[in-house]
Parts: sequence; structure tokens; C-alpha cells
Amino acid sequence: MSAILDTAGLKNVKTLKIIQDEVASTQRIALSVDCVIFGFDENKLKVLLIRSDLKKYNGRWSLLGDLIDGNEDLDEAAYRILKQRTGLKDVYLEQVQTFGAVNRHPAGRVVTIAYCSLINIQHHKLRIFDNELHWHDVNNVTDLAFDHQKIFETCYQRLQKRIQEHPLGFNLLPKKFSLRELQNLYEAILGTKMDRRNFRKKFFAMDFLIDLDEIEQDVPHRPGKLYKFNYDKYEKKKKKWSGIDF
Amino acid sequence: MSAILDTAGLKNVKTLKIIQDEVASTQRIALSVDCVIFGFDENKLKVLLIRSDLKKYNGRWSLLGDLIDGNEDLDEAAYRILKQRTGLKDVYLEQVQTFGAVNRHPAGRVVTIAYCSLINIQHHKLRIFDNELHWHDVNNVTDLAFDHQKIFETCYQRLQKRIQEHPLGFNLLPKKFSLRELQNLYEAILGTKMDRRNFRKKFFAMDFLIDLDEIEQDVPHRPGKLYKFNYDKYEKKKKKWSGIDF
DNA sequence: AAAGCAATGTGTAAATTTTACACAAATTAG
DNA sequence: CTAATTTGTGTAAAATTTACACATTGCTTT
Repeated sequence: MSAILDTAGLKNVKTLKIIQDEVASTQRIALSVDCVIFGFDENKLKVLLIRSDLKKYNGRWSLLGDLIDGNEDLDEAAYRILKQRTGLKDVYLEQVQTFGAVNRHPAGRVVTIAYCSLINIQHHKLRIFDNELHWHDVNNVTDLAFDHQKIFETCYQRLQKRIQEHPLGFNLLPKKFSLRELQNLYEAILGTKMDRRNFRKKFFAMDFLIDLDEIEQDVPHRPGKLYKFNYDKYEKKKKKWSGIDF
Repeated sequence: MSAILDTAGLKNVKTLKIIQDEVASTQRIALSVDCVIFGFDENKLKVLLIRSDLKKYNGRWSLLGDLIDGNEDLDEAAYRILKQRTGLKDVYLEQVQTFGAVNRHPAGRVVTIAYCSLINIQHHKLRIFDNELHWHDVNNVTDLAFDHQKIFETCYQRLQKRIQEHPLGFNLLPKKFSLRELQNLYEAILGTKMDRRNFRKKFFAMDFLIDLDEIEQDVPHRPGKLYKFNYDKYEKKKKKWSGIDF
């Protein structure tokens, strides 16, 4: 036990009221959530964008976002926005980073919390035309409104890293998928080509894929076997350390 | 170019004024920064805590934090807090995660952005007694005020991961350090024991350590050689992908 | 000054992991 | 039935990781 812990008196004790006054006297900062929603279609990684509703950014694309309500949790807000704007629910969502440059928003001080979302485009048919939503190839995203370009790039980089260390990618695929689809996904996200045999070996060695004893339908060539990811087994066995390497 | 991009008209166009009104009409949410400040001393990883200034948390320890001013960037706010409360500047700072559970703060809705900071305790002598600051062994941190326990644990886990993939650890060491000090640091942060020869081999193989041709002083045994980290070389050569592995 | 102590500094062999690479089998399309 | 396309599989070489022991250095004690 430290000397300080034992002997120090309490200075600067504040009542709740004083803190409440401090909180109330700070300059107003609005909080928003912006969602970078990724999908995978036709072997391309896509991101869902919406036309900016702000005249200043006339016609430019932007992320889906909204102001946070005073009595909802951050994750709740992100789910709400996703649900309201796309009709989607039960999707993968993860907080990535908070962006708060003073002049990032033309309407005043708005700090935004960026979320990354992964959805399966086939499963979730969304009302794109109602909302001026559009799936963009991630390699063709430029000049977004606000600071959304930077937010997008941050989230994309985070995805590239996370997908190598965690089983996120399956959120972008159908529940049943072939190894070729899985490899296409990784290649699309990472922007690389991989050796097919080594890729398969790696995933089989992890031993988290359940062989469904089914094969692909309606493919114009030899159909591949279908698998699903064994989340339960993963949760029990996932590794702790990757080892020092930089 | 997509059909949507070409043909869709612009609906829901808003003027700046409308957005400003929306921003102004949201419920007030205060923003704060909380810093998890790590130091390394006597072969232990330490975290800097302060007595909660709130009566409700009478005597409990908490992270260093403060409300964000309306016209400062987030990183700026974190630097300011660090400087104001500890006298420290030019330290490593990284945003980690934002915490915003509705009832996390007793004084109302306060969303906080957690930062992780790494400082060298020897270089930066801080005015601990003036401020009721205390360095706690990270293995002995319990029952912090607010949701600071969770924030601390999140930041500690992030540090454990990041230190294996990026050369952050050197911020916790003197500019000149021995390999034993470096290994002690990694062992303290990760809570593991490592093989000395393999540890040295690994770092020499990275080839980012500059041999200073100096040796430790005032050690009661054979002194080790001193090194510094070659940031320039690292910046040029750092790797992109770690490979799929989970 | 000598002996003892405590930590540094070093190499190699075995095990594991990663990489590169080619051909036969299944299915559809024509 | 043939051609075209994609699936599915194994092995050898290379690279990396792991386990492990002893001589050297400098300080401390006697």
C-alpha cells in the first residue's frame, strides 16, 4: 500500500451540483454516428453510400449517419440509424474511431463516432431506390462529403486488419459458402491474390469450418462444397497472442 | 457509372440552416476525454490515477479526464488534459475508444473518448503530490470510479495487442535502453515470461535497434549494451500484412 | 588480489509453419 | 461426346520458431 494512498487528504471534492454546472456550462457539442457499411457482391467489396442531404455538398456521396439522441447508448444509436435508413437489423456493427476536428461539419461543432458494419447483400434486400442509397466499389470511392473520405479509409483499413485476425468476414457471406467464395472475399478486401491450395489448407487447419455435406447449386462448372463457420468452437479456442512482429 | 448516379434526382435537400436547427434541437450531450496513462518503473507496468473529485466516489481512484472545450480538437483536448494535470507534454497519445452508456456519469449525459498515453517515468518527473496522483501497478487496479475500470481494461488490452505489432513500447523506456530492460517491459505488459535468447534474436533480426556502443552504468553486475530504436528505418520498412490467423 | 555472484552474450538442432507448385476429377455447355 | 471450367488434393523446400547451456564480464565481498 502506498504512502500516498494512506496519507493523502481529499482536496477539491466537488458536489454533484458543481459538476452538473460544469457540464452545463461547456460549449455545446453535437454527437453523431456515421456508419461505414460494407457488403460483398459479385466478388467485389462494396460500401453503402447515400447522397448528402446538405445543399453545400450537392450530389456528393456520404456515409449514413445521424445525430445521437440524448438518451440512447452509442451502439444503440448506430443500430437505429442502420435500421431507419436501410431497414437492416441484426447486423455486425463495431465502433471504430471518433472524429472531431473542429470544422469537420459546416453546421457547427459535431463530433462523430464512426462504426463499421458488415452485411450480407443477398440476405438483406434493402430499399435502395427509396433512399438514394448506392453500393459503391470500395476501389472507386473518392471525394465524399464532409470528412467522410477519411472516415471511410480509416474503417476500410481497420477492416483489412481485423479480417485477418478475427472471423468477421463471414458476416459478408451467405450462411453457407464455398471456399472459393471465402477466398474471393479475402482477396477483395485485402486487394491481393492468394494461392488456392494454401488458402484452403490454412482454413482447414484452423478447424473452424463445418462441412455441410452440400454443394453449390446453379454454377456452370463443378460445384464446390458448402461450409459454415463454427462460432462456438472459435469462441472456445481463439488465440490470445500473435507474437511480437513489426 | 451507376444508373442511380446518373438518373436519381435529389430528394430531401436541406439547407445549412435546417441542419443547424437539427443540431441545436438535440438533447445536450457533454463530451469528455479520459486518459489511461501508462508508465514503466521497477519492472512493473503502472497506470497513473487520480482521486475522484466527485463526492459520490469518495476516495476512489479514477482516470485523468476533463470536459472537452467547444473549439478544440479531440487530440488537442487530450494533450491539454495531460499537460494541465501532470505537466507532461510531448508524450505518446492514441485514441482508443469512446464510451457513452447513458448513465455512465452521475452528472448527466457525458460521453467520453478514451486515450491511451505512454510516458517514460524517469524522463518526466511529475508533480504527484500536488495533484493526488498515484502510479498504480496495473495488476492491482480495481474498483475505479465511474466506468473507468472498463475503460482502463479496454486500453490495457489494446496496449497488449498494439505493443506486439507496433514499436510503442519504446515510449515507456529511456531513450537508451538495454535489451534486458526491453524484455522486462514486454514481459510486464503481456504478463508472460519469454526466452531471453529468442527475444534478442527476434529484435536483432528486425534490425531496428541501433547499437550505441555504450553500456549500462551503476548496475551491480555485468552491464548490458545500450540501444535506441531506429524510427526512421522502421517507417520505411514496416510490414503491411500479418497473414490470416485467428 | 582472489573468489564468488549475477547478469550478459552467444549458436545450434529440432519442430513447426509457410511457400511454391501440377494434375486428376466433377460438372456444365455446346 | 468433347471442351471448358473449376474443384480438390500432396509434397518438397524454405523460412521461422522453439528449446536449450555455457563461457564471459564486471561488481562485490572477503
